[in-house]
Amino acid sequence: MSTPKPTLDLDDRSRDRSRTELSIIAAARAVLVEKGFGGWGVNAIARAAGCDKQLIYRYYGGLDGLAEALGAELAHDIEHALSAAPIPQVTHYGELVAALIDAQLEMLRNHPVMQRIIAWELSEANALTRAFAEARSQALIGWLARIKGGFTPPPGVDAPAVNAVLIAAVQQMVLSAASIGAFAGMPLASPADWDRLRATIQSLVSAIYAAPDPAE
Amino acid sequence: MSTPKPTLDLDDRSRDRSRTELSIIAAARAVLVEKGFGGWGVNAIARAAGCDKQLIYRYYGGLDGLAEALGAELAHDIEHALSAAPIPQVTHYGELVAALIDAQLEMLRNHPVMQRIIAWELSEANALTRAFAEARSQALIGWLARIKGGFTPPPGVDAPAVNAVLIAAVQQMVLSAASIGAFAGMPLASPADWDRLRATIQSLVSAIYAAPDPAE
DNA sequence: TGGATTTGTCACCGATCGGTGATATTTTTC
DNA sequence: GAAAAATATCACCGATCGGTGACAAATCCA
Repeated sequence: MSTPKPTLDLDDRSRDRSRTELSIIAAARAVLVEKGFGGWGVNAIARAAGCDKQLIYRYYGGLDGLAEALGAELAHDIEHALSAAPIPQVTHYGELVAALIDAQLEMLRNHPVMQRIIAWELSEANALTRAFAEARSQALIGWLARIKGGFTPPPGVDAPAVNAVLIAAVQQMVLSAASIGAFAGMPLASPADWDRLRATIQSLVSAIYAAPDPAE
Repeated sequence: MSTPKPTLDLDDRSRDRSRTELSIIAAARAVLVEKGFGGWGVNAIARAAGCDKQLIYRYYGGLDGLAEALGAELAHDIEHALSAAPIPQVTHYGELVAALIDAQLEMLRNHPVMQRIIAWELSEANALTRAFAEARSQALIGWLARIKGGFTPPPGVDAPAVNAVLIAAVQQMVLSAASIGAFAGMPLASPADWDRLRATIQSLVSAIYAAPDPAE
């Protein structure tokens, strides 16, 4: 009768909401990296966080709210990673663009969560991916606004379009490297492979932003 | 007792295996386009094909076999679409590359199934995506081998890497256009947007493949 | 005609999913 | 101390998933 209910309180750690929230966010990142966005759900995240999925609903209002919180963190990640990148002394617009694209390449290569999110954005458009896209776009815009060193692109060149094309190439290359390890017969695994890609982008930037005819 | 079982044979069409196989393949394409690869499963495909999912297992051996069959069809699609593209008279290597990249852009823009499959490849690597990637790679290689018009790239340029970068940019742009409608602030919706992208790629190709110094 | 084969349908299984209400346990507040 | 609030866990729901065995019906073949 007086059975004291053998509730095993061995693992009973202190109850700390902020601690749990941190573990949930960390689990959200881990699940996204390891299982991809197809496996990004309340069950898997709660399992990885070691707590009940109910807490995800209580603290974040469900997957959408969790995505929003994660998106805010990622925006911070981007700013941190990009601001830590060394922007060398540049003497003209082309060198600035080359440095920026290089920073993007390195940031994306070292950020598997971002890779997963970009792949997610390319696959489906819903409330979650829109939240991510918004955070990512804002971080990029803020970073770009903070950079511009007073250089102007040479006339006759659609610089925004050129830069977008080069960034797109970088993005696609990093994503292909992560999933396939190559792109269009170009291997993307060893450091030498990445050096080759960097050199190629560098040569494209130099070619397009070089003064087409110095005597003109 | 002699109830003749009111089995409603109103919709009872003729039984034709090849017809059913065609409808299954068509449903596989439709489901992939409309629901994305996350919803690409036996239940959804059978529902779209108007038959029982058991037939998918019987005729194709499951999702893997169906993916293989679809991959073979897609390889044929690629060859057909690319061979139908007009390759204009070119006088040097750069023009050839520009024409090839343009053909790739148009092919991918008009092929939503291919867009979904590329996004799939970028998201996860499994038996299905590997079958698709194999078929796609083979079709591309065969097409490229059938093109080469005797031109050689100018020395000092890593042509395979440059071409890979440009193709990667095209691929990323088309995928972003399909899901977001823009990339890095560059809209990708109206025909004028696509003309702008084409012109940008054209200028990049011209800049990188132009003889750097004709007097040298 | 009648049996064998092919073609198609149905019912069911276990697993997992997102989501929710009820309840237990700890911490705070008075 | 006891009441109140916050934190965490559990059990359960309906829906969907991939997959399979049993069965109905049409077609083929002798």
